[in-house]
Amino acid sequence: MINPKIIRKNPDMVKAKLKTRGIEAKEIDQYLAFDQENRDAIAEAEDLRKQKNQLTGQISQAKDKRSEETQAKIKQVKTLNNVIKAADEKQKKVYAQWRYIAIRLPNLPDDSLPIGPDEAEDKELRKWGTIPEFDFEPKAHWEIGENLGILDFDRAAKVSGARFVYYKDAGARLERALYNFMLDLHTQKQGYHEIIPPYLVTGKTMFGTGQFPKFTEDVYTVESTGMTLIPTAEVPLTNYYSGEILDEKDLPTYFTALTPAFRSEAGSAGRDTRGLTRMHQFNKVEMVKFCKPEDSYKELDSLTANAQEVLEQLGLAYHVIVLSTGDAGFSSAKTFDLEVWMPEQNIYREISSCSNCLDFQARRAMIRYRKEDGSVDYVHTLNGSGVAVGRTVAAILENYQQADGSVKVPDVLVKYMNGMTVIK
RNA sequence: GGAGAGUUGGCAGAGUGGUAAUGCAACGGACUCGAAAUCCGCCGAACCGGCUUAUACCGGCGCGCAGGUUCAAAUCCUGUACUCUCCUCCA
Repeated sequence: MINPKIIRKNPDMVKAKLKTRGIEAKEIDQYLAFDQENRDAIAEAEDLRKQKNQLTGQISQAKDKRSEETQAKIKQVKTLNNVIKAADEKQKKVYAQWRYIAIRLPNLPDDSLPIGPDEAEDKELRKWGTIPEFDFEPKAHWEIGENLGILDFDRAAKVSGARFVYYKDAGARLERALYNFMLDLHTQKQGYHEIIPPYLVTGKTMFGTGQFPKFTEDVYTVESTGMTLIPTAEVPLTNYYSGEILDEKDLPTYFTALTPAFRSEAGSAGRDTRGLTRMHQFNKVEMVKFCKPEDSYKELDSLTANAQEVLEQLGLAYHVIVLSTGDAGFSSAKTFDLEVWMPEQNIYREISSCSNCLDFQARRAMIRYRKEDGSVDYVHTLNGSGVAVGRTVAAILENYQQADGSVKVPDVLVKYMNGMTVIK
C-alpha cells in the first residue's frame, strides 16, 4: 500500500507516476475525496464518543443510580448510542470505499524507471558472458531432455495435464544439484538464512505481499479450506515477520528458500507451450530481504548481484534489464530482470526478477522496526529469484549441449552430480 | 476428528460489571570520580483523528479476533483463530 500521507501531500506527483502504470487521475481524486470524508467521519464519531465517555463517567461516580439526575443521564447516553452507531456506520462505509481503491493501487515507480506501458520499454543495462557458438544446429531443451530420457512431458500430461513434467534420472539429479548449489551459495557465501516455509498460505498472507485481492486468477486456491498454493516463496518468506516490530539492530536480514511455485498461468494459453519455460509447478530458489528504508536501493543492487553470481558460476550468458513502469510488478518500485541466453530460440529469457518493494508490502503485512530513538517505522522488503530452477535446467541443457546429443555438466555442478561430467 | 485448559503492557502476573493492580526490565533524575546498590519519578512512542515545522498536548481506541447484552464489558453471552494437555488417527 502506498503511504497515504504521500498521496495527500503530493497528489499531482502521484497521479503522474501512477499514470505510467495505467491508473487514471480521477481514481486518485476519488481516493482523496474518500480519504477526507473518512477523516471527517472519524472526527465526528470520536467527538460523540467523548461526550458519551463523560456521561458514563459521571454515572459511574453517582452514589444513587436511581436519582432522577442519573436516570436522565442514562437516557441521554441511550440516545447518544444511536447517534454513535449511525456515525460509525457512515464512517465504516466511507472507509471501505477508500480502502477498496487504496489496496488496488500499485506501488509508485522509482524515478529511474523507463516510462512505458509494457516490456517494449524495458532497458538493457549490461551483458555478461559469451554466447555459445555451435558447429551444429542447437536443439531445444525439451528435445534434448526427451532424447536423453531425463524429461518426460507426455507422461506428465497424462497424469496432470499440460504444463507439467517428470524429471528422471540425471534430469532429476540435475535439478537437485542446481538447487543445492544455489542454496549453498546463498547461505554460505552471501549470508542468507535458509528457510523451508509452508507451501499453503491464507488469503491474508497473500494480501500482505500484494497478490490479493487483484490477482486471485493467477493462483490455485484450495476450495475446501480457502488456502492458496504459493505462487512464489516470496509470499511465505516476506510474511514471516508480518504483524511484528523488529529491532533496528536485526536489520538487514536475508532469507532464502527452495520451494515449488504454483501458477495457474491464466491468460497465457498458447504461450511457451513446450518445454520447461512455463509450468504450473516449478522449483525456484527465492531470496528475500528486510532492511531499513535508507538502505533498500543498495540492498537491491546486492540482491541482483547475488542472483547474477548464480548464473556466472554456472557459466550462463545473461543480460540485465530494468523493467519499465508498466512492466514492473504490482508491489515493486523497481525491478531488475536477469535474462539467460537460450540458444535454440536465439533470445534472452527471464530467469530471475529482483525487486525493491519499499514499504509497500510492509504496510500491507504490518512489518515494522523500532529505531534506536524508540520510534517505529515500516521496513523495506525486497525479493528476487536466485534463481528459477526449471528454467536453469533448460538453459544448461541448451547451452551445454554437444553434437552427439549429450550435455556437459557445468564445472561447479560436478560435485553436486556425484562426479558426473556429462549427461548422456 | 473428540474432550479440557489457556490467550492481559518488553517479560512475569492480578483482576467475575463501574472504566487495566503489582513485580522485573527499560527510561529520566538524585547519590557517586564513575559504576553497582539505594531512593524519587516515569513507563501501551501499537494504531487512528485533531493541533503542530516537530515535540508537547487533547481526544479516540486499547485485555487474541469479530459480534451481542448493558447507561457502563478484560469481566456476561455467541462465533472464531491460535497455543497447550489428553484421546483418536496418521507420514
